[in-house]
Amino acid sequence: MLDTRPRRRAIEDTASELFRERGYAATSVRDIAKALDIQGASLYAHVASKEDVLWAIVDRVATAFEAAVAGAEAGAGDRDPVDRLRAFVRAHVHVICADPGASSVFVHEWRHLSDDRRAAILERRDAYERRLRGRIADGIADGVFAMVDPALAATFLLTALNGIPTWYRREGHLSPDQLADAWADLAVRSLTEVPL
Amino acid sequence: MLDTRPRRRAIEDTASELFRERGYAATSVRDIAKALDIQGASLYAHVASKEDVLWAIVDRVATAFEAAVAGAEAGAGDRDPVDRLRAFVRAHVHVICADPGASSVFVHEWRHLSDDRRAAILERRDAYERRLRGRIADGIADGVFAMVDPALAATFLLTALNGIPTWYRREGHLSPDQLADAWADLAVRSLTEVPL
DNA sequence: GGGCTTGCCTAACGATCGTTAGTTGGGTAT
DNA sequence: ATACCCAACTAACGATCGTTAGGCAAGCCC
Repeated sequence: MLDTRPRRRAIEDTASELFRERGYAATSVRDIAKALDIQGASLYAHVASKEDVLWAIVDRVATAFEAAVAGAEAGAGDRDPVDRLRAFVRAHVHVICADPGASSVFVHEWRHLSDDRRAAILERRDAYERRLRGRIADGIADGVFAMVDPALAATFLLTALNGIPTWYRREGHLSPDQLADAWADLAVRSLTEVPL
Repeated sequence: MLDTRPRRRAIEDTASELFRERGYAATSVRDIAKALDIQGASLYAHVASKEDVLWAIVDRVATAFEAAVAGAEAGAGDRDPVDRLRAFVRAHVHVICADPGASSVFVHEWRHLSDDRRAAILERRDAYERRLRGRIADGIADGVFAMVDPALAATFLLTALNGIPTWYRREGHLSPDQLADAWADLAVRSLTEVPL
């Protein structure tokens, strides 16, 4: 079967998988090229630099996260805080499952970006975290969530979410929907006070 | 003030911090040496190889985790499942907080170990995860935890725990005890069924 | 005081790194 | 048929990698 992806995208996908397995610094340009059955130098007909490939991956995943939760909030914005948090978590998990390799790179390899790009990504991550913090604060104000520090709880949930790409495999027996449901259940319960 | 640590341990501590910040592959032997104000080649009077330093760190942290939860289980073994899970989580968090740099290396850099060492570490991680799974299964059998898949729940908790060293800083305003309490609360609640 | 150990030094090794330059062959458009 | 472009090639660059070899000065043991 013939690969209809633009060459540039095939390079990014191959690089994602290698960056996830070995890390950005431990993956050479020649490694990426070899996986595509071409010479290392031939890559430079398609990309400006190794860091450019990293940036393309990180930027694409960041945009996917932003779009996914924006869509989730648009779809559940009028519902109660529990449903809105569930929608947030489910959207996040589905982005990860759609491309675990790229998501892993987004989570772990952004420190190898240039200063400007790293700063830009950190700012977008912060905005994302603030958004989640808002959903948690809503639930607390509403009385359905326990009195936790929203910042700490958001860190807990993001930590539990961001770790997924390090172990999730698409070939496994766990479907994206099952995983999204399970994580949403665990997330909501972790914030829900259990009465005595 | 004079550094009373054996030179070898000072090297490992410095390497831990650099490995955490930049990753193992992106940290050169000369980087480690420069942080200690000596020449790169001088390190080899104290260590056999770069990978040896990585192994020393990873092995030490693995042992610390094993010892900590063994101690926790010895201290709470006769209590109810909720207390035992709390003790497990708290012990884990305290090991991380005692040395976040080394813990981060343990979590993220083990793939750069040689084949034998990597296999050995993965086996110890598996045993650790099975232990946690047992605590969860106990609580389910006891009726205090919701009917979740123990394997999936253990993965959730370990994901939430293993992500801590990537953001926790000892200089921050969050004490190890506060963090351990918060994570134990969130962990227990995430497994506790909320009645309708 | 002679010998040993410790802790560092300088110099250099072969390998590999990211990247540039110049070229070639096959497909497409004119 | 001619001109062009695209995707790949080979060859090489300077830098940096982990590591080895050999030496030198200070402190301790007998």
